[in-house]
Amino acid sequence: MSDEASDLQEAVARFVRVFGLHQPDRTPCGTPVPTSEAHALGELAHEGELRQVELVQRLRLEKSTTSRIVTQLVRRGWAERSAAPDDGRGVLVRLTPQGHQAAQNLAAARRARFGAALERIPAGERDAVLRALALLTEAVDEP
Amino acid sequence: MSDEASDLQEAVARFVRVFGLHQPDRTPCGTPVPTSEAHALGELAHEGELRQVELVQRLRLEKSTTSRIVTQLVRRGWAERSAAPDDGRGVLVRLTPQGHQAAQNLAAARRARFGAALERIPAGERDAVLRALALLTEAVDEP
DNA sequence: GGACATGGTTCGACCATACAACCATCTGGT
DNA sequence: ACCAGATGGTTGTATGGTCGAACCATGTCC
Repeated sequence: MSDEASDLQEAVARFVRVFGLHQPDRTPCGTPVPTSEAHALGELAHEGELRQVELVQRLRLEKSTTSRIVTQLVRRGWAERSAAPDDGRGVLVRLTPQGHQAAQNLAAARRARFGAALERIPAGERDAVLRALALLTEAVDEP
Repeated sequence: MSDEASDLQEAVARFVRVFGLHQPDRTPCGTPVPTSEAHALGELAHEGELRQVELVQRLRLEKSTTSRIVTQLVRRGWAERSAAPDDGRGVLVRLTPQGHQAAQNLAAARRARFGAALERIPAGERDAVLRALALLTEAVDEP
């Protein structure tokens, strides 16, 4: 009595636990940075600077939550807020040099963890795993 | 400059956000049950009853956290604690009839969400996605 | 210019986790 | 039989996390 939906649900649940996605105060890759800040840092490092509202959309969080995260980043000296040039309401968030450094450290830690995981996956399967994950993300995304 | 480890990391990050794994007080499938309780409920429903220490291992949480979760379940009338028959220290956690009912409701919600997702995945790929997820979980598991 | 939408901040309520201290019980060695 | 150490649980403390509502400023559209 195990349809595919149940199997998928169970697989996701196991992944979440095994990968340690529970811990809010530590990235699954071991760095002592809160996960939400790590997500934001990743996006900012990718783009250099971002409107706060852009961050809201990418992180899929409420604007209140995003505001608080940005405040944390600023407090750490990793980001700066400035007025958006084209919209008096908006806020532009930009990474500081230390922020870029922190992002690089995080990226290195991630690469270490995921690199090790990849090595435990048969080389021929790696592409398939990546594609499958993307496919699943797409499918699970709500309209 | 995009190695596979980075791609994988990004894919996981996107999945986490898109699937809404952030929300602690709501299951990603829409039911108003805290996610940690949902995990515990799932394991208990699967086994009927479980030693609390078993739950610790399956959920990959600290014993203190697990203890609190069980207390919540008890408070909701979904589980009962009793002394373990073979070990004076141990606690046996058993689902009540209402607990089983709650577990079934959760399972139905999950099935709805994951079933819909599966339908958006080409039929020929579904097995591959499941296998890939299992493979990834295995690979990401720390020794 | 007034109604409504959009971008942000702050506040309150709730949930999640770990670690340490503490207690009870079990186990193994002497 | 006894004591030391391991194991199972509970409670307290400190962090971190998310949302939704209330409130303000600025933009937009008619």
